[in-house]
Amino acid sequence: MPAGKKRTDWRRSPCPIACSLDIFGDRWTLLIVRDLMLGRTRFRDFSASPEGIPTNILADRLERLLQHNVVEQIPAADGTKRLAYRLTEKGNALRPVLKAMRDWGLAWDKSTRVMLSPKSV
Amino acid sequence: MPAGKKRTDWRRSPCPIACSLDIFGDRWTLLIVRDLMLGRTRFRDFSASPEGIPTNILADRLERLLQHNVVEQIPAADGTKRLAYRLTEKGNALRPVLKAMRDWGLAWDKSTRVMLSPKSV
DNA sequence: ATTATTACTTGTTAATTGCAAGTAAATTAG
DNA sequence: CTAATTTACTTGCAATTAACAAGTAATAAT
Repeated sequence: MPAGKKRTDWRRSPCPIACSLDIFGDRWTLLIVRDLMLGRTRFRDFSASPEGIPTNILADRLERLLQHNVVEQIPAADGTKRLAYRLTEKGNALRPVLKAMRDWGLAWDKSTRVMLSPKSV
Repeated sequence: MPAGKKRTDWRRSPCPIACSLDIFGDRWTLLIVRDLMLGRTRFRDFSASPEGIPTNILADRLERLLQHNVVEQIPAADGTKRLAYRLTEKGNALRPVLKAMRDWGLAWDKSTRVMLSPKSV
């Protein structure tokens, strides 16, 4: 199977948690969503995040998020012909998930800290 | 590196979300946590869940959850010498994360449905 | 026109996953 | 008590996925 073309037409169970995990159950996807919530919009922005996501994984995850209508492409804000990404309504609805995870991390891992900008996750 | 002994002494960033994902950022771990929240306590219970987690993955994830103090072992309730698992306070604190994920799944994937028991996630 | 940046893709190696089978200890059946 | 069964894993292995490095085509800047 070609890279980034993982099948999404099959589910392990009707459980909403299991189905959610089939979309973003990995170590990278929600970091991209986090970045989008922080106002980052472009490939290079996600690539520049401190966790250092490999570019092939980033491309793969963006494709998956597009296919699941969690993100969409828009013209870049700088007037160039390049594209940017933004969260759809479905993607924005992940905010409580990210918030709960952030709260849990902050509460139970004292070495973590928020390093967040305006739109606060 | 031996199975189940993934290094946990290093973090990608101080972000609480990234650190949370280093613990449960995969397709299976939160399903075990879900099962624990539903009152399931033993290896065979997790193994019997509809998603069908492979036993080697299950053993690996339980070990990881133990090391991160998300779950702990207790004597089995049936009086035998076998062990069971239960969530620690830290593990129980994941309830809002699971709830947010369940709500999101239910809201945006119409083919999902809750199939939950008493303690409702 | 030349150089640099962007947004990826490709190749290669390392690690992880999933399936099947195996195992040792504990429990149950006879 | 002995034998069969169940439990809670472990092991082997093929297949998938991840990580790192390098490459590339299309803009964009100088």
